[in-house]
Amino acid sequence: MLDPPAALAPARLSNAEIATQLLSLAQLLSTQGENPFKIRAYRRAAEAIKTLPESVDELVRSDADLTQISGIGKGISGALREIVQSGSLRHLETLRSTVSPELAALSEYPRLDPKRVLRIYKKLGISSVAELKAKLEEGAIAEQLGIRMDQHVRQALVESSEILLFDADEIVPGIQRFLVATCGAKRAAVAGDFRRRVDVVRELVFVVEADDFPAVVEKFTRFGGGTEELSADDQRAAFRLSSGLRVTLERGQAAKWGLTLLACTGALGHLEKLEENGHSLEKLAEAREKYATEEAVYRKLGLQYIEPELREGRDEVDRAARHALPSLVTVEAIRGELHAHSTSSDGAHSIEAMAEAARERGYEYLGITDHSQSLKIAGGVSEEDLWKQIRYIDKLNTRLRGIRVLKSAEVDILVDGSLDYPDELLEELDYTVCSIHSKFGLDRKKQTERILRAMDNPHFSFLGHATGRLLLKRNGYEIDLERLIERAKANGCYFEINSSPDRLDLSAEHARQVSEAGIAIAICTDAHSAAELDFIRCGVDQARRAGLAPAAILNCQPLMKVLRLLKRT
DNA sequence: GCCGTTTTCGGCCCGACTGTTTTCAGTCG
Repeated sequence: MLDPPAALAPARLSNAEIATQLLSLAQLLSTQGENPFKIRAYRRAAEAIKTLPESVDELVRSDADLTQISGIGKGISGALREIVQSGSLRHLETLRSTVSPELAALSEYPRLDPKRVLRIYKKLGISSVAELKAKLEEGAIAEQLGIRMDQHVRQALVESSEILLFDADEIVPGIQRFLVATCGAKRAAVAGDFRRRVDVVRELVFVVEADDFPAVVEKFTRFGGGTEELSADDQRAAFRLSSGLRVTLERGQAAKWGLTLLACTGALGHLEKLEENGHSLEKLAEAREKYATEEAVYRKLGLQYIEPELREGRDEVDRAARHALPSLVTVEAIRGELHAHSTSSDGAHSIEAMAEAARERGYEYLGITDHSQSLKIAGGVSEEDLWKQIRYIDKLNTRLRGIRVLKSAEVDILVDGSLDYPDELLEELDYTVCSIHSKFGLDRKKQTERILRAMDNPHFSFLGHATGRLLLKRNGYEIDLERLIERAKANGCYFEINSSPDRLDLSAEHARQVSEAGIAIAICTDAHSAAELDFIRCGVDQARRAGLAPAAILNCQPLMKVLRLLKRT
């Protein structure tokens, strides 16, 4: 069937273009004092559209039911139809014509928060986005309005190509399916940072096997209703998705599949280490032998197979040559959870429900670590209530089967380094997780001394999220990890890898340092609901990148051993 | 506006603390 003449058919819109209209509407509605939940609904819908493999434009034209997409109901579905059919949204155009010229101009940059921008305009005596950009470059925004404001403007003006590994996990299967089902690839394997399980992914790399690679590349430009092609030749092609993320397709052939996969998985440092050791991948590529799997490549090189998580160019090649690589921790090796919240503070489920969820996951024990009294916002537990909780858990344990609930708390490390409960109460707990939740602004020395002092309390068991970082959102506070490691070792304290997808704190690098000092690490989810116990896989990914074996992990040990290790007094 | 239901309306974190952007917005979980 022929397409109708161009003049009669509105231009096809990419999901990115459609999502931008929803975001602009949300932004302008926010200046009109609209219901914040309505605004959030538009934003959520825009996000959903951005990561959708199918073209919204095509879905509308084929009269598909858009409300099947999570976050899209009758209202927004109607808006999407209007955008596709007419090219614009009346509600948005009306708003643009009624608001001030400054705000109307801002709606072209829907990720900018108008309230904040107007404050900047006022402070710096400017009135346009062009001037805003100029001030940003000069550093005037950071200087006069603070780094947070600078960060906001920067992130809103510049499309970010970085996403959390956790979010990448959501979109990778859709891309893979699209490559095979729609683009006609025989096989598509994800490589790069994602495969090495790096916490923040900057680019997705797929190795693609296809009879007609250029055809795959051509069809991939239709992903998400339109994906920008940045470059393409007969071996590789680069794209930018609606979400801003870069995707690279690398051509792979069955006979050399393992070799291509290895080269595309990297990291560069790992490949360089292989070269330094006289293992030229290029030579292998030219050779006649088949290298259909990575195992075959490493075998040929006389190396033990190296897990992707270890391929960072540290000592993994040397160790592989000596066949001395660690057997990395797995989710199956985890025997219990040591950091989880309940409805006693800010968790979604009761202690008993959490215990049941832990038991379902095959755990032997679950530590309930609700927030301590100072952390009001998170419903911190009063002393009196913690005493009650201790007695409650003792009773609960007499009737629970197959799981032991441990009595604990996530105890705030106060600004002076003291702990947020009196010693006689801490004494009654099986162990403690001690964390910083306030005064992030202290300098490195003060922050370190604050934690050192906390570690000197004999009831301090392990340090929760050591730097307080939130990936892509907030840098952590500064700490002197070496001094902390030294004191932890002297005092019998431990560290956690917080598995929350945007924390992953300790980082892999920090976890490596801690472990190399001979200190065991707890991999904890910090679950605030039963479902969040599954974040454990994210923490395990980090631990694997740090080269940790089960023996180095506290909660890979049986109950009695964990209790013995954690209790210092 | 979406969602889910002990279905068609009520909930969707929120609330104390902080501090220099200065008296309200940003911050913490």
